[in-house]
Amino acid sequence: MPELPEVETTLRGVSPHVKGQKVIAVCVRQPRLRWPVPDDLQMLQGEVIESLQRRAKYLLLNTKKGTVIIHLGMSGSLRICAQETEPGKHDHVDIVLDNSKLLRLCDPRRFGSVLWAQNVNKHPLLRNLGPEPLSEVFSANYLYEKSRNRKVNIKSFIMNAQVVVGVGNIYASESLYMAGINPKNLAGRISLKRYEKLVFSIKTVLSLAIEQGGTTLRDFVSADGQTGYFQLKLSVYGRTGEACPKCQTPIKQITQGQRSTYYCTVCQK
DNA sequence: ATGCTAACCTGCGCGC
DNA sequence: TGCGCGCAGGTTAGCA
Repeated sequence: MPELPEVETTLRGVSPHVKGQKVIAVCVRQPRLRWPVPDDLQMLQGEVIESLQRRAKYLLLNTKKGTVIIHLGMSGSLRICAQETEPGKHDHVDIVLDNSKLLRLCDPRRFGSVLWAQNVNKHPLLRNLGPEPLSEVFSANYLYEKSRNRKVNIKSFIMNAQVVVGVGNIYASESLYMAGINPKNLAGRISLKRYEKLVFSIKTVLSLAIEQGGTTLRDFVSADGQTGYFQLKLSVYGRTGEACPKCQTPIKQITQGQRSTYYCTVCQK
């Protein structure tokens, strides 16, 4: 799935086509996503989508009556289509607009979700999220204080959405590499100085990826249905056995929290 | 409270 | 060709 940069890119891609449009119909071909698509999503019909925003990896479509909450899971993507475009096998939900277009969710693995909330700020999935990584409140001091007495490894720690949102498996490895921190280090035993480096690295890596339109991966298709995004150069992710860009040592792959981690045993201490 | 595991799905590339 | 296996960008519930 999309990591945060892809979600942000999707938001920017679909917004011009969706903002200010009235919803003509909501078509759910497959309601069995990560959570069942609720019947009250039909509340959306007839409403105007007044604004769109991103919170963590959730896309929010705001109307006067409530908010559509969309998550792309591991393999989801959103596209703007002409209304007559035939849906494919994994095109599960359409939001039909009054500009002769529709917003279409494709999600082969169905780990994504489409939900409806009257009051999005009270929604259980959004209520306990940590700060946005690119905001001011996400600082070295914040991470340092938050991590005291925590015995979890630093990679799992920064991937915890209660700590900070939007750091996925690719950019967790990349950020730790840039900061020179061994992913196995315990979060509670990392110095403020090193957290300064890590926060800078997370912000830099994510910003660069957003700038480049999101890292292109297997299932990601841009909001316009194009595949033309060029790829952000990844230093360690998916590069098991390849030479570290800085010291040429082969990149090591380990498993943490059921996910693959990639790092350099020499550059990351 | 914290940390760990299983679970939700489909598709793809690999070795045999 | 075909088959079985392992792996893949996320996140939550439930348990110790």
